Amino acid sequence: MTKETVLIVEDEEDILNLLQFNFESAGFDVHTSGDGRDGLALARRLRPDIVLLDLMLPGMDGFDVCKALKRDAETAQIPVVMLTARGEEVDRIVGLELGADDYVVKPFSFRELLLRVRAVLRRSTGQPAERATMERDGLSIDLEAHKVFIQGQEVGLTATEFKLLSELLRTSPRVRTRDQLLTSVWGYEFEGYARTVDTHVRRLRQKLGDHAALIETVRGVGYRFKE
Amino acid sequence: MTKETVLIVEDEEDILNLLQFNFESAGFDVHTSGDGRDGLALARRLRPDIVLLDLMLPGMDGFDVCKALKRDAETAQIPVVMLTARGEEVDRIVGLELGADDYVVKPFSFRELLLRVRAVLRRSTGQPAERATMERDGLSIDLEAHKVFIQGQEVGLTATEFKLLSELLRTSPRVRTRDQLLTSVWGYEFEGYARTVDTHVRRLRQKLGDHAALIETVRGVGYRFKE
DNA sequence: CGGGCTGTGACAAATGCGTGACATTTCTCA
DNA sequence: TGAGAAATGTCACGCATTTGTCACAGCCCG
Repeated sequence: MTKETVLIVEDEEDILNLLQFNFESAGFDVHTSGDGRDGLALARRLRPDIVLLDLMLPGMDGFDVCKALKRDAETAQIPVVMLTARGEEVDRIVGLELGADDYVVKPFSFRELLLRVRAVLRRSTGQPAERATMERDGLSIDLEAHKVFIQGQEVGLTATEFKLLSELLRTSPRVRTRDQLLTSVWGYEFEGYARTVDTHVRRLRQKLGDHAALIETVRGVGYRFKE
Repeated sequence: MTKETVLIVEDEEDILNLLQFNFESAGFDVHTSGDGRDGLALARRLRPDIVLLDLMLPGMDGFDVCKALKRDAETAQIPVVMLTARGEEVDRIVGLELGADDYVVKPFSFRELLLRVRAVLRRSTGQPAERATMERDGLSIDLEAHKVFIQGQEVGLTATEFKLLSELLRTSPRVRTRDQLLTSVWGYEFEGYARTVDTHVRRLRQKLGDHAALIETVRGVGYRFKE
């Protein structure tokens, strides 16, 4: 999965820096501009996945930048989130007239902005709408419902067991070392005993019953899900 | 297929022009009015396929226009989509008091409006009497009337409980994390305690009585509505 | 046969969830 | 408008489950 690109057009340096830092932390590829005209040019050249646009800008205000983006068929589908200063009349302007996809009123929490940006991106990229499930040898796992079935019979797994199984199944039939599993299932921060994995594999096998052998031990290396 | 007719009643010229332009681009036959009383008369004469109605209007406000349309058997079946300012009266607008078929909160993107209009048209041309309802295991929920029934017996839910239940039902049988529920039920701005969700789930379960088990707890993950 | 690995049982600590209680906000109706 | 009721969001507590660790047993392979 490749990073998503966000273009931030905002003239207040403090805010710009803050946004840049936070979006980078959140895993975005960030480009910035402090000027309307420049921002518009940048948007046309970069074709970012989303544009954050301040309303008050030198050069050309956010209002016009947005209209310009939406008028041009090449950039019309790039979602725009407006950063506005005032609450009231802005309600009217943003969105409809401008064609912006969402807006946030200053002062806003970064958390809220991020949630909105993600929602807009999810909408614009269109959902796969496909139910994420995996199946092998009578064992099926429904990632969205968080359920596991053996021969159609539901098996109750704990959260950790579920993640471990999904991970092994996802990467099947590659071998995963204990350390790799610790990182992908438990997270980077986890600093524990590597053999904790063994315990969970054991519990998983117990619950899998007849199908316990689906999780294979690779001596001296780690575990893998049977091909 | 002949063009569908839309009547837009809105007093702000900028917005009206924009809507007119966009709906025409989208292939509609557009009529407009900037006044409530006039709009009502136009609706009676034209019998459009759908009416977009601003809430605040000179002459006669959108509330009354809508009520008048719905009271008259001749026009009662014409679907109405309300354009509202940000507010909480929304619950009353749809279904119950006004009989509007949907609403959009300003500011909205044209894209969103168009989606809703199309959805409403699809509904109204298919089964005029059809309502947006969902049903499972003796629990049925009427989204338009904002009512929930268990074995035909109405259950009184609060606004939050209703939204929570709809959300879980809508996404059933996917698991929703507390955070996801917070954003979809409480909104982006909500920055509270994630376990507030628990409390509402509890209250919901209480009211669901025998059917409490329909809302399943997925330990370590969140909640889901039973499949 | 022996040294490293892995499986196993037991257990204490940590975690997650349901619950009751309560303060605050919002709604309702006189 | 104001009093009372309802709804909402937070919190602390207690219980059951889950989780991580360890010691030891058993096994595989050289």
